[in-house]
Amino acid sequence: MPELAEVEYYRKRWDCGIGAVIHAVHLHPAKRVFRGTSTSAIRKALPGSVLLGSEAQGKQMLFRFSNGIWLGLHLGMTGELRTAKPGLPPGKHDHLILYQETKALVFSDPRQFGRVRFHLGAAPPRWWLDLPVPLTSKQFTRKLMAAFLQHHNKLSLKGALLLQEGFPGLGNWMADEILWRARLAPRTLTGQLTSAELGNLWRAIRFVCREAIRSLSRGYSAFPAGWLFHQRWDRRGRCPRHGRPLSRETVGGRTSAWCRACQPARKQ
DNA sequence: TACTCTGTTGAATA
DNA sequence: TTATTCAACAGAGT
Repeated sequence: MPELAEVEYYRKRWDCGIGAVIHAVHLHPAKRVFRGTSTSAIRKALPGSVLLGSEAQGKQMLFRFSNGIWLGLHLGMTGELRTAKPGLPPGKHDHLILYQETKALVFSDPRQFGRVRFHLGAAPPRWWLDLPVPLTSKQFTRKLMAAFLQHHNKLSLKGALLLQEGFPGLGNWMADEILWRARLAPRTLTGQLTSAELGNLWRAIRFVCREAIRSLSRGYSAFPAGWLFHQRWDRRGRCPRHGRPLSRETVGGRTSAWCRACQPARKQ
């Protein structure tokens, strides 16, 4: 379920491989996760290099290796990173495995909506440098958010929150959590928001992003009680505030869960 | 068995 | 130009 917080969670799983040499690489060139990427370049470059570190930004991850090698990873909908024993035989959906002396770094993704990118150079790849401002950074101001929403003022709020160029890292459940916390209905048009509502939305984004990352860093069980998160997967889920059954409908192309009492629809 | 649903995103279409 | 729809894919659920 890789949204911003989970991406960070998975990224750290390869931390234990930092400082060690990659001595072999496993991959299948035909797999969709390598679309647009030269697998022969990966095969040629990586063996002999050392994993130096990694970063996550939104749903994107970038792994840095010695010899000016960079690997960009996106988890799509079902991707995950893990480590395994050094002799691990590749499983059906293990698309990329980096073998080290004492462990194997594994990228797997059954549905292959994820992606692997390769870059060679002293500086990070262009696409990484051009990523939008992170939601947890100082640069993500209320003003910046309001300007983005104004640019898409015909879109539902739910649809807008899913646009990665404005809200990098948000996915379906985080968007629902944010709207519930800000007491805004998913179908509200972005152009209709009052200044106070914009403030609530901005604060909810900051809060949900920070808290999700913080609690996930301690494992999935640490997710805070009282979040919509715990209810939204269940068809009979209820609003954590007062126990009303949640509404579930497609908004902005995605299944959305919200409470009609706390998040009333706008009068037209 | 057959059909529906799913945490993403980018290409095609309106 | 921007918003919506659909396909890419695989597995789980009904």
